[in-house]
Amino acid sequence: MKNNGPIETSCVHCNVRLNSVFNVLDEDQVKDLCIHKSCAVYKKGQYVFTENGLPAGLFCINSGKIKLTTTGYDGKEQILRLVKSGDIVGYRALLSNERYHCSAVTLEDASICIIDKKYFFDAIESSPKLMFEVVKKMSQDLKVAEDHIVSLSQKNVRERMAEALLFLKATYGFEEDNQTINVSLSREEIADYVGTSTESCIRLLSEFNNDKLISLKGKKISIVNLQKLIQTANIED
Amino acid sequence: MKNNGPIETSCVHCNVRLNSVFNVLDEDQVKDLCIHKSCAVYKKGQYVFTENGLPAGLFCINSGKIKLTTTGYDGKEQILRLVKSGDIVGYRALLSNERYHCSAVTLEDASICIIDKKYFFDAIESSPKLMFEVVKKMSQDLKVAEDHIVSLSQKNVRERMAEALLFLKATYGFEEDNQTINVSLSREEIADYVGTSTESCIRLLSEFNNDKLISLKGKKISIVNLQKLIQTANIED
DNA sequence: GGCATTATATGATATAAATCATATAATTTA
DNA sequence: TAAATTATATGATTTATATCATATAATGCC
Repeated sequence: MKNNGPIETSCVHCNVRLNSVFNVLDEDQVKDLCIHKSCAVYKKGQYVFTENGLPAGLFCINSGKIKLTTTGYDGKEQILRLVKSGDIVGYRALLSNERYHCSAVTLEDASICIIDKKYFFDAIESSPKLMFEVVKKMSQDLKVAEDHIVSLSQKNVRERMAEALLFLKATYGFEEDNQTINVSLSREEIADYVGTSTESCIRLLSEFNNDKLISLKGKKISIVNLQKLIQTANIED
Repeated sequence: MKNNGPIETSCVHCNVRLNSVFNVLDEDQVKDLCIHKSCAVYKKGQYVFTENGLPAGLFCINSGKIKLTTTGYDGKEQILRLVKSGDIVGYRALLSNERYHCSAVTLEDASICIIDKKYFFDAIESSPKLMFEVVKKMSQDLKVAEDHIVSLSQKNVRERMAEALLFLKATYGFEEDNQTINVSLSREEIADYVGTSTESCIRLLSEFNNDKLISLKGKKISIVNLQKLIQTANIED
């Protein structure tokens, strides 16, 4: 797939309130914000920003799904966070005035706003409410990261795999059938999140499939036996 | 060791500016802050706060070292962060209005200030500078956590062990001899940080000792060959 | 100061999971 | 649409590391 960069579009229709952190703004503030943002449409697989880059603003996902990845040792990719529509991305480097320590890549076609850096700083300085919303977001991400550390330290691959599926479900929810996880990741990407090899990931998904915990249809994973999957995610010995 | 709780003392002498985030305050602000804080002396091994507890304020480490731990699966302890004097603790739960997701335990005798919750919120609302300092702190912790995730996902225990020693050195520095890491952790605690078994931790430290990367004297670890330790911390195949 | 407890050390064994290998299925793209 | 590439699948083998076991050293305690 060729990535020629996002297609910029005008931004009149996209409702920034979609993005949870901006819920706290009033009508006028939203109007003002809209003047200082622009929208872009990304194709699946495009980079929103890249590791070591300098932040130019805050990204708000209007639609689509994003993975935040970093290049580990030996060039191996690590998925650090998974982001859904309504979320903001790139706030960490922006707030701490650092370069990005990870890249953001679209997992599907996406519509993303970028809010001008200077304007964003003005907005959070003048609106403590907004600031607290962003802080809460970072706090949440820190908690999730530290939970992941415990999991990686103490659980085996099978448990982490079950946990990852539950995490995907919690993040992206189900499709209309109420059991298919609403995201398409390659086995390699799942492995890059779980911290295992692609082969082990494939093998475990096959096993879960055979054990009727899940069912597989291409990249689509359905949770067939949630109770047993939860059990598998915990220590079972 | 019996833990009877901290000994409260008056606070006139402790300089809150020690704590990096408060460097941005001016003379009057510091004076005001001092009215709203109190100091306490903790013995080694005491809890500053505990998992699931509700934050009553912000803790500032005047002296001493702290570990933030969480109880993982099967009751196994996970060390999430290591904190030194000058740092603040307990800000995450406080800012996001949540219960603590980890406990804070002193690694040695410590003097710790607690800043009243309400006052702290007033302070960060009225001083964007202070707010940004706290945000930078959280941002840093998030980065460290995500680096740890990559390490846990992609490195083997030997590499992580070498990395952990370098991390301890980076956090607490050397003693006067310029090679002994200035912190005393049990082998089990190191294992709980690295994400390995106590036996593997002991074995690897022994190996590093035999290979003249480090030298051991009780709980004190000296880095003898920094260059080789750095090599060991990275992928070497 | 001696006894009990806990921490450190090291060997032996078992096992989870990586790696290597090969096959088939599914996508790209020419 | 065929060829090429990439993703998924699964078997065989190796290896890192946990676990179990036992010994010694260090520390806390009455």
